[in-house]
Amino acid sequence: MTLSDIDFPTPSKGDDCRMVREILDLVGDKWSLYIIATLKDGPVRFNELRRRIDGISQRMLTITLRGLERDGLVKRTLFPTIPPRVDYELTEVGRTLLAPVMGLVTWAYASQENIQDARVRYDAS
Amino acid sequence: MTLSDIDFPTPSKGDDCRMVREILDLVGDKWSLYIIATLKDGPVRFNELRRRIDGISQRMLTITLRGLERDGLVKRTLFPTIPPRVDYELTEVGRTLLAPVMGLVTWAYASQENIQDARVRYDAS
DNA sequence: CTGTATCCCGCTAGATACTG
DNA sequence: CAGTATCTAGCGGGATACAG
Repeated sequence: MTLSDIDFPTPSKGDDCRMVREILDLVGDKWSLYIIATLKDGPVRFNELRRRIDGISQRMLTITLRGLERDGLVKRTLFPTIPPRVDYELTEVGRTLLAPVMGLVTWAYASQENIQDARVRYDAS
Repeated sequence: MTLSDIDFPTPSKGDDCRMVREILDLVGDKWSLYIIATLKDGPVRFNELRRRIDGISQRMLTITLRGLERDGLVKRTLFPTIPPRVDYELTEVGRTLLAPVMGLVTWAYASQENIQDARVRYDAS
C-alpha cells in the first residue's frame, strides 16, 4: 500500500480510521515518543529512564511504560535481586516504530529555528 | 547531524532538548497530525477539513489551525466573498513535516493487527 | 461559511505518602 | 530500586449561542 491509500475518514473505511486514530493517539500522548527514543540504543533501567526523560514523573513513567508494554512495543524484564532491577527495551515491533519516530525527532531538531522565527513573526502581527 | 547526535536530556544541551520537546508536543497534540495529513494533497476549506477529520469540533479545528499557522506550517487564505471562503494549505516548511508524519501514519496502518493482538494477549494475562 | 465567546465537565497528570 | 495509592488542581475540549 502507498500513502495515497490512506485517506482519513472515508465512509467505507470507518474501522480502519478508528484504529489508525487510536494508534496515533498512543504515539501522540505526552511521553511515549520520548520513551521510545530513549530506548533506541538498548535496555534502560527504570530510574535511568526517569533521569533521561526530563520532566516525567514516576507515575507517568510507569503508566506510559505499561501502555507500551501492553501494545507489545516495549519488553519488561525483572531481575529479582535485592534491590530489584527492571530493564525496559524495545521489542522487535517497537524497533519498527523507531524509524518513523526518529524521523519526527530529526525534523523537530532541524526545524527549531524556522518555527521560532515563524512564531516571533506571527506574534508581532 | 545524525540520529545519534540527538540524546535527550544531555546536561549540556538543555535548551535544545526543551525546543525539541516543545515541537514534538505541538505535533503530538490531539489534532495537528490529522490536519497535516489531511492537507497533504493541497488546499482544503474549513468545513471540508471538519468533515474529513472525524470527531473534531469547530472550536478545536480553529484553535489547532491557528497554532499551525503561527508555527509557519499552514497558510491561511481568505477569499472575501459572501459567504466568505477560507483555504488552508501546507507551507513549504509544513510539507517537510509531511514525510515524517506520513511515516508514522503508514506505520500505524501497517501495525494495527500486531498491536490489537498484543493487547488481547496482555489483557488475557 | 467561517469564525468568536462562554460555560463547564472530565480526565490528565503532578504532588505526596507508602510498600516489597 | 521500582513501584502503588490517593488526592486534587488545571486545563483540554465539547456544547451551545452568537457574529461578520
